Amino acid sequence: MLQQTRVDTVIAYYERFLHRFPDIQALAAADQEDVLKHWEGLGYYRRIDHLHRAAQMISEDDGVIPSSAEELRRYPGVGDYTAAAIASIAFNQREAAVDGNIARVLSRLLGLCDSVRSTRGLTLLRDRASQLLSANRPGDFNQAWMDLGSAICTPRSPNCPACPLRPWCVAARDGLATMLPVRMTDSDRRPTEVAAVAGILVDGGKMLVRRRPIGGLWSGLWEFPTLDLEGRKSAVRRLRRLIDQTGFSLVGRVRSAGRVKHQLTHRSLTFYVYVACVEPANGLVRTLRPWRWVTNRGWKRLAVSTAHRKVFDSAQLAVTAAGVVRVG
DNA sequence: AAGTCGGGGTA
DNA sequence: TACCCAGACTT
Repeated sequence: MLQQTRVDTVIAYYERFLHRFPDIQALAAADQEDVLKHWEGLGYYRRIDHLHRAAQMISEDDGVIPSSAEELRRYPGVGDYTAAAIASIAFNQREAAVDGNIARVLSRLLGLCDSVRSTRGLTLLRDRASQLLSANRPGDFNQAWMDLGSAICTPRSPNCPACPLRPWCVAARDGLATMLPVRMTDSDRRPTEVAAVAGILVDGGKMLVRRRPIGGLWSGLWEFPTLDLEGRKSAVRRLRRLIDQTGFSLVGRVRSAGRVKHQLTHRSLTFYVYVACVEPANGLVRTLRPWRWVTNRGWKRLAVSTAHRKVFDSAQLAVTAAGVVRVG
């Protein structure tokens, strides 16, 4: 959970997750969608699939979590940092765990010219961190450096006067603390604008949703049928075509239900939301599977991206008007 | 080595 | 707005 995610954000998820899945066996035996629902809103949804698979691997083995970084590293979702963090903190192994905080602290301490995201820079930092690592308390040592990074040696305005490492810090000595670490050139790329139509199709009081494939954006989450869009003009026409092509016929007219903006790291998304009542036409319904019809309450039980939560919230009134069953 | 994957906090 | 968060995986 902590990979690229702030501690404060994680805590509530962590508590709920461990209450529902108290040990490896419970997680391994759990249904994929049940597990995913407990990750909803955290982002980077591949992580939970990795964790789930790792739990199943361990459970099918002897059920014991390995204590060495080398063994831990073999599990899906466990990279160099996570393997070292688990080994040092949980099993007191001498492994330096270099996260984003420690990379920043060390790059300033050493006056590192390489980017902390480059292979060279990271290798250099890991070597240094290994040399500095405490022999007796590697876990506490790793965590102390992370805390130093998050509390004092912060990205924007480091509090150098309060820093216990100041006497040894190259960046503080040369007044470069705010200039380091050096940034990668591609980090200032603007996100691309993407427009899409989200169609909420209603039949018999239920809405049509489909599940996204494992891998890629919003891995395994449910959403309303969505179409990419260049300009807004063709939105309704494209949605009608989708309805036809999937074997439904439109009942009444397509109703606009607002516009939703959502920011991702690499994309700025705009959803134009429409609600339409449909009914099965003659022949087989060829919808983009896997799909499902859900009531209002059923929708709330699915694991859904924050973006499509917003889509639904935007369409609440129109959805109710279309006769979607409202329970609770 | 570069691209992709979320959502939110912060200055 | 821009940056970054207790990174990992694919191409």
